[in-house]
Amino acid sequence: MKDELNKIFGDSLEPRLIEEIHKVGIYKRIAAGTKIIEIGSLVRGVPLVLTGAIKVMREDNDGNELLLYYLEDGQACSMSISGCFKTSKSAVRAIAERDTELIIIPIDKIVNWNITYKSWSDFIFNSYDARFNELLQAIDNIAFNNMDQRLVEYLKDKARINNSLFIEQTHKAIAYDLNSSRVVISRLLKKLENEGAIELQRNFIKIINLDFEK
DNA sequence: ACATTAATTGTGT
DNA sequence: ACACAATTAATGT
Repeated sequence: MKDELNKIFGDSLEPRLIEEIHKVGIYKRIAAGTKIIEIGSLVRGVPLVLTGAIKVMREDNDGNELLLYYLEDGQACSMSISGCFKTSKSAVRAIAERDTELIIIPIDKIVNWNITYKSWSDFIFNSYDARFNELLQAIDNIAFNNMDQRLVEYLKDKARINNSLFIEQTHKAIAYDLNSSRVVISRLLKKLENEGAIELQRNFIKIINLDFEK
């Protein structure tokens, strides 16, 4: 456990702080597909991702979902950070994309450590910055890219996150993540298959080559 | 092994 | 976007 912390955060956090994280952090193991936090629910701490990946998404008034970004190992959720400083309700939903190990830092420590540990405030600031940039990327993607490009990005992300060229996902589920319709996704996927970029089978997609530039 | 059903995917309008 | 066809997987008999 402590070795794991050192391996993942050893470069960015000072030893004394790691010691303390080890002491007060609550270790959790979460199975893929499990909901971690719901929109509107109370933020009770800042989760640090040790291994695995978490999918963060937003929902509109009609219940349409939209994938924002993934949290990977060594990262912290900025939503929960802001939750500790200001409002305590989550504006996003988070679901474990893979089996995930994380450690939750209790809410009262966050602010304290900011004063006590330089490396902690750096870490928090960097996390915030990284998440912000990911959000900008997501916005660019939605605003300026067509659905076919968004789909390619989605497949690439998915492959990277899961470390596999095989994506187990129905067209319907993809459409949900991209806030599109199943038919559109099916057609675009078919087109990609015809272009030789992917291979389609029921319930999963095999990626051949998505790195073509148009 | 076969029939039935449900879910997923494909296609035309 | 909608409707329907085709295909595949799951389940019961």
